[in-house]
Amino acid sequence: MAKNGLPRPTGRELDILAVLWQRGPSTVREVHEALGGDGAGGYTTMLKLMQIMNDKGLLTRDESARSHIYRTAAPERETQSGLVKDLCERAFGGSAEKLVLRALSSKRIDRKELATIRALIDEYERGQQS
Amino acid sequence: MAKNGLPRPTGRELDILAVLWQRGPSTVREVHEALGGDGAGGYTTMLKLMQIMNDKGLLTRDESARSHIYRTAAPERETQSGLVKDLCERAFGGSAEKLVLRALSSKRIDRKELATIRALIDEYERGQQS
DNA sequence: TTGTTGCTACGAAACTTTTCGTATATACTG
DNA sequence: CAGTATATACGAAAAGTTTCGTAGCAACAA
Repeated sequence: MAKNGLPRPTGRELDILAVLWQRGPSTVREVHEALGGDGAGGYTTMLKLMQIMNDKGLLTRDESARSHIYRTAAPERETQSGLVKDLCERAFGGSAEKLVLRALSSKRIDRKELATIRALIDEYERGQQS
Repeated sequence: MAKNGLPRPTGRELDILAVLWQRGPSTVREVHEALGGDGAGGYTTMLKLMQIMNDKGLLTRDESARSHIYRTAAPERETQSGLVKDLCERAFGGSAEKLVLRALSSKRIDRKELATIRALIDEYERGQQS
């Protein structure tokens, strides 16, 4: 099981990843707009950040057009799992249970979501009859 | 509902908070040892960090003895909730459901933990009949 | 007293992350 | 073609985080 050598995204980098997850492959300008234009930093700031992410391997880009098109290098799921695992280790002593507990109580969750989560747990219980 | 003005702890600061959560009020030396002695940075590094956290309001300290005794300024639960909420906003578009889903699948969770989580959900469903 | 140990305080170096200014190139408009 | 708008690239400043060296002070043993 080859673990993924990609570094964890920094704060600003995560903002950019979030935009790409939502919009799909995008240009720097599109990401910049999506983050609120100049309110969230100048255009060249965004450009630089995305270039750095490209260097780090967090993003890839298609340079065939004049405006390069960036996309995430790793699937959303994978990056999110990494982040959750990190937080779990560092702030919850490795206990996913405690983390879930906090997640459930830190935000109002509607019935539909609860049902989804419950279904997931059912699936999990069936999935690992240890 | 006065929101807590405390800043989010940085990476290293979180390490220290984790020790204090586990050990309770401690001296710098105790925290230093708990983090693996010099393996995790020199003693004065730890001291400086905890002084900064004290300045920021993340920790308070009792200076009556020669070795100051530090304790967390906010309850563990509160800080953890803040961190989870942050991650939820930034990496999951605000959906706690998705976060929980990732937490459940990113780590193996045993039956007992699942039962606890399920019980929590039951409680939640009762708790907010909206 | 004198030396040793262990503590805090403080300043600054070392690193990381974020931000921006400027140079340069390419397309488009008139 | 000249002028404008929009790209990328790049260097470096600015800001934030982490690390360490050194100084000074208090406790204590010889």
